[in-house]
Amino acid sequence: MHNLALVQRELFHAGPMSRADLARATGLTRVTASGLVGELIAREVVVEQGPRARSGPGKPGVLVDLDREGLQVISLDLSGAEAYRGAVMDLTGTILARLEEPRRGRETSDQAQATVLALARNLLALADRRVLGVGVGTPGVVSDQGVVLTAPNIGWDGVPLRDLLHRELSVPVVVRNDANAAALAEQTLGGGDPDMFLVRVGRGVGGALMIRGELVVGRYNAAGEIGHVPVGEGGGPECVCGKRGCLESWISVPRLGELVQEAERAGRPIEDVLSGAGTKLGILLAPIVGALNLSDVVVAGPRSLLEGTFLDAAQEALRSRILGRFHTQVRMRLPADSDDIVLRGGLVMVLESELGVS
Amino acid sequence: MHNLALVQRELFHAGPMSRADLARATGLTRVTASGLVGELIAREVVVEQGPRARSGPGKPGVLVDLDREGLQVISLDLSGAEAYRGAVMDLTGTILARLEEPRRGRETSDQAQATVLALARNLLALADRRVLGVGVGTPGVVSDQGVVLTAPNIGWDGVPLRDLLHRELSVPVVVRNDANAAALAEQTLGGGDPDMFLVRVGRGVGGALMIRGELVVGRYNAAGEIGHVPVGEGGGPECVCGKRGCLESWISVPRLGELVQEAERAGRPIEDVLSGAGTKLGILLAPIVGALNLSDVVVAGPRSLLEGTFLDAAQEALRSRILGRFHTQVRMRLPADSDDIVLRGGLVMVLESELGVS
DNA sequence: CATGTTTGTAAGTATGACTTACAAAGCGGC
DNA sequence: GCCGCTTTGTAAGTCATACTTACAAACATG
Repeated sequence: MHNLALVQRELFHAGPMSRADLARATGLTRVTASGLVGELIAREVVVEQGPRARSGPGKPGVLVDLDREGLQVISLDLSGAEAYRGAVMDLTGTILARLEEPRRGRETSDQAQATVLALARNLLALADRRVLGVGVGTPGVVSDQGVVLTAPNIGWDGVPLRDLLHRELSVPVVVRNDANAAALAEQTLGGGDPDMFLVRVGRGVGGALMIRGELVVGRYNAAGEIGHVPVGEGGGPECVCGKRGCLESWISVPRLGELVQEAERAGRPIEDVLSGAGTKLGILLAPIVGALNLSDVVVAGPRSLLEGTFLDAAQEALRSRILGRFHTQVRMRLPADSDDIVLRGGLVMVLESELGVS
Repeated sequence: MHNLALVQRELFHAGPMSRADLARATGLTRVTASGLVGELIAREVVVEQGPRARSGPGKPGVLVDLDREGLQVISLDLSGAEAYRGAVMDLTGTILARLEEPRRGRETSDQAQATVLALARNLLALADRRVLGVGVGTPGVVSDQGVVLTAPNIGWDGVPLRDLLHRELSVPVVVRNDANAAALAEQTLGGGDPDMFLVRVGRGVGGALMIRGELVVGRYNAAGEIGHVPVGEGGGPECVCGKRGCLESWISVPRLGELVQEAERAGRPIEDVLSGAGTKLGILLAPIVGALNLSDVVVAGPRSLLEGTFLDAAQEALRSRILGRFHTQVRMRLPADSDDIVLRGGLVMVLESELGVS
């Protein structure tokens, strides 16, 4: 069981190879690897791709690989302000179909659940291959049982979303916080460092932390929630949460929009605004990056706002606070591929839970 | 192999029990548990303690337990300013013998190594039972291979301490940073939360982080090193590292001593000083505790300085910055047992590496 | 075309845990 | 005091998984 996952993981990351290659890569014997591949072929997860182009001496091997185009995954991103979005994807990450369900203002919790369920159902109907599972990235705090403990934006409070969808759809379902989904996507598909912090800048500000390739969930499933931690010693604009100077009150997209508009009206350079906001992010991140000795910080959000001035200022503020006697280096960057990062995270979630790929 | 460690872990934490109890506690069958116990008895790690006082119906079981007093561990604490300290301990954590080697001012790296080796040798000679291994807590940054990458206080730079001691002493050796050792002690012997941050306030300020019961080491083995992260937006006293307002420049023991003396001379209340310093710590910890969603923060250091005002102020500053929409609670506290916390950490390190106990 | 290399699988072995079965040792009710 | 019931610890056999050994098939090279 454990070694089946090992083989799947190796295939996922290294691509098509022969059974003998697989044995060398995993450290198993050729016999064992061959047996495991047989089992996976029987499960219709792995397929043979014909003989390898002959290269050296010896019998050419038969390439095997995950059935990347013969298996599909449904992915949902519930973090959008205007709509719930979803897609049918194959294991390559290619989006084969998209659907959206607009969010009606002032939906009840039950209405939102029904809308999400309908979206998932419609996507499932669009899938034309075997569906491995459904991966959902939602705003809010999610338990490891897939219960949305609290999601103010959607009006959810203790909604057992995973069990609900699983009961209605009869396929495996994984539910996680949207920032966690994004971090998984960046880690597994984007080649992030095994130790990584990802900041998601949107209507709100959230984050996700990966250590040694695994998500950190925290004591109350709220790890990564840095939006409402005040920057520095205090002071600053009042935040919706009642405190002053929370990170979110400095760098959320709506807030940055306001500040940019103000600057434009007053004829001041926009760079000053973006640079100031980036600095706030760097200040807040410094203790985290220092305490965890991180080397990779990803900032996911609107590229037009974040790329350049904002990110440079954040990185400068962070580095100047971290640099010290330890040969520590840290880079701040945008995601390798920021399009549909939460949807791709949903794919990774299913791969992780169904195939043990991570 | 894996289940042997499982049995040892269960015995360590739950104490003497019968083979049948062990089976129920571990989820293994009685047959398997019995076989594993037999193996451990053959290895002279576990001993029978005679029949249990008859309680209910049925044949009374025979109690088995780790041979807590028949196995010993050597522990070294190299973090002292005036001396290297060491002890012979049994598995209960009882200190059976102590030794110290004074630090001569301006030792060379080689001299320090020789002193530490001699200390370990002398302790080993004092042990009168089988020695499981040597656990060393040292200041500085330590690789997972037991190489002290950099320890300015001792003048070490890339010293392969583990291999050195292992070669000379012929017993298993584990080397870790002193704060990490303290965190392991608190976690395993003091009943800390599986997610925990420990701050060590001494001549310098260090820290250690445990997530899901495991130490976080970070990308460059420097996780926990928060002493030289500036508090807040900057400003404050100049630090030895060249930056301004580093945590260490606010709350190190020497610095607190200075501040207290100043206050006494000026006739100001000492509480103000301690409260201000505690607040700095709370401010720095807020992003860390928020991002990791921690619920347990331990502050290890001189009780007379930290207990009361300092800790209360730190906790107040931390809580006021963290509190939010998530049902998150966090407590700051002193260690359950602050005496010899690094030495007890050395014991845990050996237990972890030799018996898989954690 | 003989030789050496590499692949994939068949057959047997070793390990570790599981299920089933049973003797030994206690308690309680009669 | 004895019979039935419960619990403990172990013996014997089964099952799953990976390993070692051995071999036929397919290819490159001289």
